[in-house]
Amino acid sequence: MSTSAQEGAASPRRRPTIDDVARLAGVGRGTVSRVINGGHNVRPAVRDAVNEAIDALGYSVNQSARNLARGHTGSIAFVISERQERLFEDPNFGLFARTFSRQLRHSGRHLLITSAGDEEEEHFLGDYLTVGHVDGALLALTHDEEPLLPRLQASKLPFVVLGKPLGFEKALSWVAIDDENAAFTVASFLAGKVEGAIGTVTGPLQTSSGLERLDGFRRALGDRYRPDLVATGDWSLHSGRQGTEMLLRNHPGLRGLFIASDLMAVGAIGALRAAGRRVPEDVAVVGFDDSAAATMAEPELTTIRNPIERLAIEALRILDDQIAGRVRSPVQLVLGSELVVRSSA
Amino acid sequence: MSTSAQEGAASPRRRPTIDDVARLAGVGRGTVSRVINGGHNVRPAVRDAVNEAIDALGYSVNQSARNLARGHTGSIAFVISERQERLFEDPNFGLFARTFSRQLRHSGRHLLITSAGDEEEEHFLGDYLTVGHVDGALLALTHDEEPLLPRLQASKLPFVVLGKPLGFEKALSWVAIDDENAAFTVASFLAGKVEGAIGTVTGPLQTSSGLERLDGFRRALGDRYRPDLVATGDWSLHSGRQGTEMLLRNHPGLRGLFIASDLMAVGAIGALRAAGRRVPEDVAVVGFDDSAAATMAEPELTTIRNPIERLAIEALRILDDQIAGRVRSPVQLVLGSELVVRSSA
DNA sequence: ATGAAAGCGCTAACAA
DNA sequence: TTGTTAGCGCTTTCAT
Repeated sequence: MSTSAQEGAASPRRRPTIDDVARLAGVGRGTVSRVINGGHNVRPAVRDAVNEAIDALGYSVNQSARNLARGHTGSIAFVISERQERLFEDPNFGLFARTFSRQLRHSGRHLLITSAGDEEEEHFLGDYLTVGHVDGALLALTHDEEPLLPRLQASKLPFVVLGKPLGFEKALSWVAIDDENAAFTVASFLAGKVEGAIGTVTGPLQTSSGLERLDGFRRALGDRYRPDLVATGDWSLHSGRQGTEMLLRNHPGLRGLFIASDLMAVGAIGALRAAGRRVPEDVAVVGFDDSAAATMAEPELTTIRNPIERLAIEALRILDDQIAGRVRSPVQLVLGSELVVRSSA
Repeated sequence: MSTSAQEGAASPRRRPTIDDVARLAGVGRGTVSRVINGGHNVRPAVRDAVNEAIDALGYSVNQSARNLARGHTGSIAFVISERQERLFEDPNFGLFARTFSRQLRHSGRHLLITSAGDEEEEHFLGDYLTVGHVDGALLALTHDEEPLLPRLQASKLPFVVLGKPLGFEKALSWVAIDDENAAFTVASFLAGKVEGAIGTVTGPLQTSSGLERLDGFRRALGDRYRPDLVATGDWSLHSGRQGTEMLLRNHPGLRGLFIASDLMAVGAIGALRAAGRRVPEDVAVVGFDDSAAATMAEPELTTIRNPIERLAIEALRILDDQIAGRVRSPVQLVLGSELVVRSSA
């Protein structure tokens, strides 16, 4: 390989270029380009010669040069704007990431996962995205205050938001589940199961999901809804435990619990058990998400299953429409979820 | 399609280039370049004029062009070669990612997280990495069979492995904790606490960590070590539960348990409780990792805390040495861990 | 089917 | 301090 030094052709330890290949194969530069891009309209014999030269030189394309010439990069960013700790905690992120990767691979593109832990990082990330590193972005946002959104909106980078972006519902493209309806469904199921008081531990109330799941719960309970049986959580297992402890303190006679996420539900069950309550005999519990936690819990959780993969696929489709310029105006899509009945309620 | 001809200044809908800025500001192209790269050696007045033109045009640099001209990209990849599900499960990944991001930001560089779920994706990822998208890579590997390693080794991409790469210990640069010693420490602590039989649920035995933690356990127990009190796990909560159930079936009189990860320890405690054992009164339990699970468990886990952040920082330092060409030969680094005593043992 | 040549937008060396 | 110029390595017409 590096023997090439001596030869009249290549230079010391420089990465071989398309010209080196062309020279070695005795063809023009354009022909090499054709070969590495599918090999169409190239005589088989010539193609083989070129490929030989490529192997001999250990040539691989310079992506920067290709990007520059083509005007795009073939990479899509999956942006997780998550405050610190919880970066890798949300079970849906993994599924989103996997689905995106798989879909993109079909078209020879790559997924880049990026995250922003704080304001400064978010700004830095904005630079990255708007400067042409990627052709488009998929955004998973988790807090309301989103400096990234206006920033990206001002840039011309195509992007789609995962989840309803509060305050930007009309202006941006996004895909989301119908949180309100799903919560209504599972809470109704719970209300039909138990007679007594039913409480809830919500998600963060500054998020669209947190808010709407509470709305759905309230609608399902109707006049059985009691504001004093609402505890606010933050999706974490810990907050599920704490919220439940509080509820239990205030209302020892509690009979049912709608917990806005499975992870929090695991915490809730822990609190229930510590307080000597049996699930579901004394207190019935339902969760939300059908994440891995749902089947690891004891008893297994009755919960809501979301169409994450379909959401991912649709988001990508919308993004590609934007990238290709097929659509100019924002597109929104809401998908329904399904009830999964197990043994916790 | 350079319709740019018409207007004296800007053109229809093309992204403005450095030339547009130069023209509008009435300076040379080089001056604009200087301004956007720190503004050194440029008269303040001129700098302001250029910045004004930049704002007026909404100019931002074309990263591909810059990469091509500079010969590097300013991006580092964090490669998580994780088989499917567990992608976002390992609590350390988040901390690694955050630490890398933060460190890189100090030097104006970006972290790209990429993952490979299966063989095909791993190959595809190899393309990505070796083709000049990034200046270097940090690899978190989780299985032994690693086609990526030889592939990257053959390319000239600088990279550092997180964790000891079995079979490549001498050939590659890597950083890792001293699993054997750490396991010895915590298992010794456990052995000093309880009198009776002590068992273990290990990690996967094809991984260096799984293996060495078992070695450390064995060394700590000495002749109290019993091969029939060893269950093999796979780091998952579920496997911790299963392994413990098995151990309990075979040896109801079990008094202590060394569980090779906190997450598995949570499963183990669940199994113990289901079997009517109290922790630590009946069975003392120690974990490993000091992850979030350690303090969420009831009782809180006595465990081992690993210097993840230092590991990350050192890995990056080694990588940068390689990128800069300051070192040519592989570098290895092993860091010690510390015992954290809580209430599970 | 193939070679030649014109960019893609930027950096950096070189003059001035 | 500043403008000019020569690449960076590839894709893509445009002839042939």
